[in-house]
Amino acid sequence: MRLSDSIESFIKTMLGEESTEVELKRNELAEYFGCAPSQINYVLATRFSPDHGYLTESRRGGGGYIRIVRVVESGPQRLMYLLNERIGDSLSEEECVRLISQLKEQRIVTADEASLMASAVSTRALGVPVQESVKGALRARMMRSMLMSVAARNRT
Amino acid sequence: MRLSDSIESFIKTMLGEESTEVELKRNELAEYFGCAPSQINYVLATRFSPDHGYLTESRRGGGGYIRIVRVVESGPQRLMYLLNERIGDSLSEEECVRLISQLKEQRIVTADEASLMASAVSTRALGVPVQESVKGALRARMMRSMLMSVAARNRT
DNA sequence: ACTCTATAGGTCAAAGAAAGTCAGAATTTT
DNA sequence: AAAATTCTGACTTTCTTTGACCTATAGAGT
Repeated sequence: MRLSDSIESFIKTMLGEESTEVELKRNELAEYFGCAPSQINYVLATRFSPDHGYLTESRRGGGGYIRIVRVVESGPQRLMYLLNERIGDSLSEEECVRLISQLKEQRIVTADEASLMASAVSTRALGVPVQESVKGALRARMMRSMLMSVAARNRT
Repeated sequence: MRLSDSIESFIKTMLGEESTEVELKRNELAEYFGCAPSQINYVLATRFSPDHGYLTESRRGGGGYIRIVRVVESGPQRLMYLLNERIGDSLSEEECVRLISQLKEQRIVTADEASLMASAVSTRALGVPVQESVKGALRARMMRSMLMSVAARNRT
């Protein structure tokens, strides 16, 4: 297993199901895993970004720390944020996958729905001869369209 | 016997009857067969493509892997028909809507999933400046991709 | 207050690890 | 012999890990 993955799951275990916030010491964690301290930053950047549903803040110097906060938004709030702010004119496949798996983790869509969405924006699906910029625009539009469909649910 | 055939059956043996998913290391497999690593890609492309009923995903870099998922073999008849015969190179929005509502009526997908699929292939989503013929191709690919995702459900 | 210093975290580029691509050579089929 | 298929190798891209250097903060000493 990758070091980054171990660190990721270690942090997620620290967070657990209930607590929404965890504070850690970069150097201690690095020491614990026997790796370079900057490795921790790499993990934060690639697995605890806002797109992944986390915010991080930190402090340097004596008594420094890194705090990781899991974003807890209601489904509708999250959808509005994605529709109005996060999705712009273009999205890469990776961005879509990240956003979709976020929706799944926050139980806004089911696992089946998530993989349906992911397969719609996949390279496989978009494998037609058009410019990459057009594909980016297409993904953004598809995501918006699909999220609107999700948002329109259970309006009785 | 051809090398490609050996590799193919080796992988199929790994998959076995029960498991529908297998993960492997490209370099290790190539080493085992004493061939160039890219040979593995050739086998995947010619024998484990979506048309053959398989999905593959992979990751590069340290700790990289290739995962192969078998999707087809006993899924609902309807799904097989759609994947292999009904969906060609191009679909109109109306055709998509019709197919999707049939899937819903046959309880192959839920109502929520159906509207998700419909919104993905909608005019709203495809409102980018490309030729109509390209949109048709796109819809066909998207439908095929999404149906593969449906077909890949409840395995392992 | 002001400066110094020890303590922590941040950045970035480069090295390492593994998979992807593609043109062309080799082989098999027709 | 021509066409199709299979294989290889050089080059590319992506992801991970490390290390050297940079910056911020708290606290001690003046």
